[in-house]
Amino acid sequence: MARGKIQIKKIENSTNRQVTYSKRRNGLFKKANELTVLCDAKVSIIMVSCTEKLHEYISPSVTTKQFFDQYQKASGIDLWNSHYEKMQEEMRQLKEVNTNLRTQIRQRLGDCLENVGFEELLDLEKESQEAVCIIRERKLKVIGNKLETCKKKVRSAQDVYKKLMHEFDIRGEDPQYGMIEDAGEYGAMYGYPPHNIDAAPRILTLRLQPDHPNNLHAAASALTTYALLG
Amino acid sequence: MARGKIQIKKIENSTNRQVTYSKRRNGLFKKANELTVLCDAKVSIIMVSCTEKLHEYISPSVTTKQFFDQYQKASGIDLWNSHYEKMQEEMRQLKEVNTNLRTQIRQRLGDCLENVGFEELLDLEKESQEAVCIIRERKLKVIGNKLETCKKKVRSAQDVYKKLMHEFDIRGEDPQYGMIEDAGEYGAMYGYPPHNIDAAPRILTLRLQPDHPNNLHAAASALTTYALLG
DNA sequence: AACTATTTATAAGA
DNA sequence: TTCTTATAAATAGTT
Repeated sequence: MARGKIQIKKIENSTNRQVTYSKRRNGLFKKANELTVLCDAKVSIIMVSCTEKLHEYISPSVTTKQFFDQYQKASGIDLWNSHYEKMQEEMRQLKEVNTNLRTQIRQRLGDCLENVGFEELLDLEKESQEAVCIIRERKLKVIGNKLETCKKKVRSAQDVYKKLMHEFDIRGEDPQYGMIEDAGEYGAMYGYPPHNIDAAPRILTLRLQPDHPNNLHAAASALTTYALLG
Repeated sequence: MARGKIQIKKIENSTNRQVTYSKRRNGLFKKANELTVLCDAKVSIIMVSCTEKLHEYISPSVTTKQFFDQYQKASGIDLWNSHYEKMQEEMRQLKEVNTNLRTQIRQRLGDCLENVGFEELLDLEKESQEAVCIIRERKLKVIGNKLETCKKKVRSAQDVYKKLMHEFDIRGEDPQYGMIEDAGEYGAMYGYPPHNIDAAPRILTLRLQPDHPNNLHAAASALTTYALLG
């Protein structure tokens, strides 16, 4: 198209052919890009030279994969689509189920009750009330377990205490442990003899770790530590 | 490229854009074909217009499928598999979310509380109890609404009754309507004068539709129908 | 890769 | 849409 017209037929000189391929490829891609911009279109060009080199133009904002999908949909040729669509359908259903489950939870929390029928409302109330009872029972059971664990810890703490007392008796008096007698008096004063597992640890804690926050957990763990050390 | 230079940017006039798309598409395909012939290359062009129409150029002697295969081989990217795996991952996540939601619901129903921590248990109890309250309130509101509707129906039934009584008084006695006096006695006997909207419909129903199931809804609807016919 | 004569593509108008 | 045509752009052949 310049310096002489050419016939549109294969260029026999391989160097010329290569050069022309390169030039025209660029021209083609440039045109494709102009088309993309001017007309808001999407273009995919894939070309393979006679030396089997592959070159590609693809409009910004799309992927070759999308072209593949679109082409298959339009052409009706399909290897993968049936599977793909099945997956998409499955996914759609999963999402739907998901939404329903979320709605159910919201309703069980007392939200979105406007569109719930009367019968359903009665069921919901019944179920929820039953659930509250079960949850409450479970809570009590857990509390019971915690209590049991605490008791065990306290008991082991008491053992430590007794051992210490025993050691003390054997060793005779030591000014460092001068407060033990007082502790014993506390116990007696409040009607909590050493075998009373519920209140004893408070006293032990006061004595062994006077600066520690005086709650049940702290007491138990402090005592456990002590027992391990002993 | 003629009759004036243009800027390469989206053509806003949609008709012009369409025309340009068509012209330049032909130009592009022509160039592609020349390239194919001149350089013994293989070219695939797929384009999608902004109106989602698909056009394709493909060098003779190849298929689009071959292009995609070749493209995938050359690029080393398995377009299908990567996409497929992404979908599977998404699906897996959806299923997981789903399972979690189901677990949540079961826990809210009082099932599967074994592995729920103590704090969570307390929250659960609180939420459930609140939900029960909200649901109960909603129930009461729905009942209230139903009651209101019933009252209206009953009132209209009473109007029918009164009109019938009036007609009866005017026409004088007719053996077919011989039970009306009895009905009046029933009403008096149970302390339900005709203006008592809550109990009157039962009696009316007994009288007008002796074989009908004697519930509030049936009574109201039967009477409504009657009122429409009258 | 750069140049440039010439062909080709195409924007605007009919 | 298609045709026309003045003009812009592409490019074949050359350096």
